Amino acid sequence: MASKYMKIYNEIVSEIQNGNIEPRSMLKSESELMQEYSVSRDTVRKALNLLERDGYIQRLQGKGSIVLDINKFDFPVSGLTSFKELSERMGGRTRTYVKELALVKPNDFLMKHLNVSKDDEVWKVVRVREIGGKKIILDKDYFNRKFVPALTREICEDSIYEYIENKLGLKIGYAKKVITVQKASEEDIKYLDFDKFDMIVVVKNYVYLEDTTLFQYTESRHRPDKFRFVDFARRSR
Amino acid sequence: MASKYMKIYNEIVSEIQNGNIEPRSMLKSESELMQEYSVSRDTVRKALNLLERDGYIQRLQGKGSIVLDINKFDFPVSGLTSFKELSERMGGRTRTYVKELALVKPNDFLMKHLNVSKDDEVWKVVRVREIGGKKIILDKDYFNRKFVPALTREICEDSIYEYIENKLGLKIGYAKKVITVQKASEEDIKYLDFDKFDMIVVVKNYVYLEDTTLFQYTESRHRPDKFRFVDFARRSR
DNA sequence: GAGTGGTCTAGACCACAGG
DNA sequence: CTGTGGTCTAGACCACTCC
Repeated sequence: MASKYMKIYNEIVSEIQNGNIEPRSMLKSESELMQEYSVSRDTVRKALNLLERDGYIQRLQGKGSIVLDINKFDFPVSGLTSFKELSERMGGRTRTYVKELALVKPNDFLMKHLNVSKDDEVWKVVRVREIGGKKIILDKDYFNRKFVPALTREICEDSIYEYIENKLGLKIGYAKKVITVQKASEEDIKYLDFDKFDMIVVVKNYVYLEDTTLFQYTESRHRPDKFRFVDFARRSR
Repeated sequence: MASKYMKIYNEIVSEIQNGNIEPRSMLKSESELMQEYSVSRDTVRKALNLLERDGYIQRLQGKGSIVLDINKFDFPVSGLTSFKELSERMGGRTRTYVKELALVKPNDFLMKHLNVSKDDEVWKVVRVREIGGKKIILDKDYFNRKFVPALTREICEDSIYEYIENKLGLKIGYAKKVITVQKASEEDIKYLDFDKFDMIVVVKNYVYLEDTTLFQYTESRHRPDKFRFVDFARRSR
């Protein structure tokens, strides 16, 4: 988990993020990095591949690697970053209100989206996220109780992800997000500061463990004027 | 460009897409693939890494690689896929109307988003996309004339990307998308079949060449009820 | 123990950029 | 020509899963 190439990756990422490495400048060459970290070329290249995949650098044959100039608040783009990590990056001014926390029997909706049977029990968590004094996001989370035996209000107010990954030791593998725009529901209007909008941005999030079992379904409902999603894409060659 | 590992990658992708490889089944092991393609283990692993990155498989230490069960219409998710590629995947029933095609002097908006100076010239292309008989997307493209000397209506009705990559030989490196929701403009209402909506989903797309120069700025404006964006994300460990 | 994937190494040859 | 990154190889050792 702390492999050599991940150390190199992490060091370079933080150097880029805190400005020690200038955007648009040339990164050290592979051979320089080999010496600096006393590793083989392949190990350096593994780190550089990750940096390229994540949009930190662009590699140019015959030249070297350019550090890309990316708005640091847009990073990590389109990742699995949780609201807590996000709000820390935004410099606080965020609050979470737990509106609902209960074990429920799955209805058709849940059986379809969370892939559970009638006999399972499901945690339902409804939370309102406040940013800059405005209630802007309504998060509805569903977990299969098989994986998360206990949940408390305190955990939900802090970070469910942290609890799941660090305390329960579950390993998140990947997630699929689907973004759509819908008519706002009565629940949206009841819980959020809504002013004049009648539509809502819905981010459906299917989270899978490393063994590919579907583990969580979340609907994150955003006030449209405050919604912003950044994606970084590479041409796969 | 046709490296061994890309061949392996492409073959496995198409086998997954056309159903020759069952979702949720085990992929061949690395050593089997080494023999099948007569390559070294590293070459196999390069292909498998790409497959994992793109969400086709999940690799499990000590077990093997599972083929993920993904809706084939959601793929490639969050890529650089052009409207033409997309419409081919949707099975036709799409049309493109070129509403505007002109060389313009950059205004402040363009100088900011396309990173050009007052003396450059910029191609402006406005196109309406029709799907299933409804005009749903308004695409506004801007290219620096330095890179694209000539453009015709025919090219715009077909695929600008194809022209750029195949005819001009420019190499797209990466792109950054920003998705927001705004009040619909008069232009949106004029060009699109709008019914009852007053908001529009705006996808800003910044396209960069391999040498990291910003080359194109596009605003893709979608009718909210028809908008859908899928993203696949991995926990970077 | 046998088989799987994960990391790391050392060396080779190629393609490309720039003086 | 030198230095850069891109591909490919062969071999080693480790961690994990399953029987």
